[in-house]
Amino acid sequence: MHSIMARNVEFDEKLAVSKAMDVFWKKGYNGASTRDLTEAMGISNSSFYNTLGDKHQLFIKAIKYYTESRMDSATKLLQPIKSPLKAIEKFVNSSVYAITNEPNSCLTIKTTFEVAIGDEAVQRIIKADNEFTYNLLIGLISKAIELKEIRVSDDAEMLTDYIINQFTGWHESFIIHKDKTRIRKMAEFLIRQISQ
Amino acid sequence: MHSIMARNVEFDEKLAVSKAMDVFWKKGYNGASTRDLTEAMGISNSSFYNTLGDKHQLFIKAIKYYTESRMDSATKLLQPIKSPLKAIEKFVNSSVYAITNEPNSCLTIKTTFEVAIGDEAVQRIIKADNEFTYNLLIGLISKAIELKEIRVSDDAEMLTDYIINQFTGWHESFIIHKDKTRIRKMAEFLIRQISQ
DNA sequence: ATAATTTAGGAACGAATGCTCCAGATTTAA
DNA sequence: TTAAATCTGGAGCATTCGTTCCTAAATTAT
Repeated sequence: MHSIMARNVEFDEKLAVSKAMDVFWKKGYNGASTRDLTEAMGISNSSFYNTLGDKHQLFIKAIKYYTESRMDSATKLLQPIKSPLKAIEKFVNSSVYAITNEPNSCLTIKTTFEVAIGDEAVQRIIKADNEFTYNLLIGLISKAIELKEIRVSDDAEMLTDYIINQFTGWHESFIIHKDKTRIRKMAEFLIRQISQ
Repeated sequence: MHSIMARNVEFDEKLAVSKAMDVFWKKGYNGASTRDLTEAMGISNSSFYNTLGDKHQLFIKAIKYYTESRMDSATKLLQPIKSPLKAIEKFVNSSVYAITNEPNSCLTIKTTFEVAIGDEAVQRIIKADNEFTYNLLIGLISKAIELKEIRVSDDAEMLTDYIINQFTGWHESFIIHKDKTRIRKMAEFLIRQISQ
């Protein structure tokens, strides 16, 4: 088709998306303007619309980037399993650390409450993220029940759900009270309740 | 100062604020425009700025209205205490019902994640709401511990916090999965864990 | 260099944003 | 009825919104 070739791209899309993610993370979807976004990404308006699509598509890319990053680190975090219960504990503690130390609260939670109800595409991504964590955790819990490290007679599915849904409340608590020990105490209680 | 008096108002501010609240509830703070709001309230632009202030002040009034309404119904709900544990159970179940049946998820939670981090006035109101529920619940829990209806040896403060923070996660779960039984199972588990 | 191709800069679009202002309608007390 | 005081409809303010478009610069193979 073309005998003479020209400039074959490369601006770093991954980097740009991650910069955009920071803006959405801080200001929310509706609170972030396209000017905020292009400024943070360091690209011009035309480059933005040529390469990333539009605001909504960029947001999709941003939360995908966010969830994929989390999946990576969660997978790494839970790799070396001595005892499944210890792994669960580690997971809970790392969540507590993130909640009480990161400047913004979890982007997927923020997004869930801001736009997920009316935005199917967003909802699918968040659901997938949720199910990834679920699948990661249910393996550990099943094994922990098997090994009688966990005392509960209840089904593993429910227990997995139960643990995952703690984190959201802890995020809210930390926004309101900014009190680390409150979160830690709840986490300790959770582990104690679960443990044999 | 004025010997001849004129028209002394009345338009129904409470009603107007409650209409505005519905808009904020559905669209969020940043997602709601002043035209959305005046249209829903059925008042003109000038009436809006003369009587309600501006968008932010209206939002403050709206979430105040929301939290005050909830305080009323929570107080009524927890009035007839046969056993404190039963009262707690009732409170949890009514929360589950609200989560799984109302069209929008809790306005204070949405607001917490959308704007509370950067808005002190909003944060104060949400914190007050949270502490109201806290004070309502800790009385019941203390009494339940006293009467040995609750098995836990832990302090009542932590346990109150723990219970309150369940609801946020359940809201998120319901947005993502729209599965009532999932929420009910977690609620049942919570009660079972607490009960003697 | 030349031509092909893709980037980026920046002006500017129409629409929507939060908000103001004023003329006129409405209600009050005298 | 009259005049003072208050309320309201609606035009319209400046700004920002998301988005488009055109031109010029940059990079490539020939």
